[in-house]
Amino acid sequence: MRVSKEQVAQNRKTILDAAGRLFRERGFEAVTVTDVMKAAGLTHGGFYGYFSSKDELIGEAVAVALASTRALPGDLSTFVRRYLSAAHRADFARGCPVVALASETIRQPGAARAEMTTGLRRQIDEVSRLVTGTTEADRRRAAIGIWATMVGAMTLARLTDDRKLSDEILNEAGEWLTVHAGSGE
Amino acid sequence: MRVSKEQVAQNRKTILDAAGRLFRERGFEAVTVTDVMKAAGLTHGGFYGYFSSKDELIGEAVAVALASTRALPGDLSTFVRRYLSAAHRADFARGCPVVALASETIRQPGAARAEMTTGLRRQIDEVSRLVTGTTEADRRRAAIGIWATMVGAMTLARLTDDRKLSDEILNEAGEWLTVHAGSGE
DNA sequence: TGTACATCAGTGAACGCGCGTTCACTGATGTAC
DNA sequence: TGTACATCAGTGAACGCGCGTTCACTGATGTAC
Repeated sequence: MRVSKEQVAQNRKTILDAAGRLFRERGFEAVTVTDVMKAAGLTHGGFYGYFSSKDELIGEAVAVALASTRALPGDLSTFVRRYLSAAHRADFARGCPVVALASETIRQPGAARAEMTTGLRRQIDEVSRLVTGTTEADRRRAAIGIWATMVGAMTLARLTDDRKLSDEILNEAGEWLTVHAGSGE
Repeated sequence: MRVSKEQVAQNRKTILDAAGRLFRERGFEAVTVTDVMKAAGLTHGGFYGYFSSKDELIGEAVAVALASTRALPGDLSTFVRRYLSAAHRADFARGCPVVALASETIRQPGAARAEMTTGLRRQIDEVSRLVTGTTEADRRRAAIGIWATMVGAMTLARLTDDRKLSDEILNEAGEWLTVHAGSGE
């Protein structure tokens, strides 16, 4: 059942997209090659026509997931509010890949970590454009601090099984950032 | 080969200790029951005399790992410096269980998440005692913000494969916290 | 305190099972004339 | 443009393998007298 070149290109995108969603939902190890191919509307046997291994898929899927996060809003407070929202907390599949996959990616072979590094650099640069500060170094420091706080707060909010505590973490971290952020130094 | 009651109690502790270290190093899924028992100097068959399942072990090991983290130092800056150190970044086995296991624990059955919640509450309380602030609410907010920043910064520092970027994240997040922290509001 | 027996912690082979990966096969697509 | 053949994307059965878990057995510990 050979398919057209266009269909092949489309299938590759569909596979990477499905993998990105499933990995964020369930983690790399819990998602099987069969799961990914089924989600893409194919059977597992065809997988190795697209990727040489599951690890290769993981690397590429991380890259795609990081690249497909929508552009940051123009102001910091909107970004913080949106990121630290209950909607984002619940939306693993389309949410921040760093929060969803960080502690698993650390043990992953090179490719996935390299992609995360690229994404991290980009994110620090983009956040630094949203903060005020006298010097470039001040803005970069603030961007690192703010981004670390956001990743940490969402991680903790998802970690706890207590809804009230989770809400409190998101709200208070957001408040705390709003008060401290943008001050650069 | 029956062993004494004292030996049984000791073995249980040894198993939980080994599990706590191995899980933090390699993650829950990558560590097998055989690995844990071997690290405790036993064979895998005996495992089910101590725990009814691997999931039960995970829950108890998380509790032990969280409880065995040493007491916070008396002042915030020492705590921040120690936590955001290169030594902690490298020491998965004895380091912070939250950073090592967060994104995996989120997908874990109830017990592990409940233990993490208990640990999180305790940590927020302890950090809030280290910060200055007019009201209790101010101190609690600062504690949440600071703890989120520390967890996030260590997560990002371990995530990247670029040593310089990793060092920068630890240092700048520490600086940023030192400037902002303790101000309560 | 000694002795005989019951208990049960630990051992290691064995069990299903599901995983990543391979492969012979199918049939639609692409190509040479 | 049509026709004949080569290509190769997709299928699904099958493969090793390692996992969590079970179980018959062993022999030291604990206990009753």
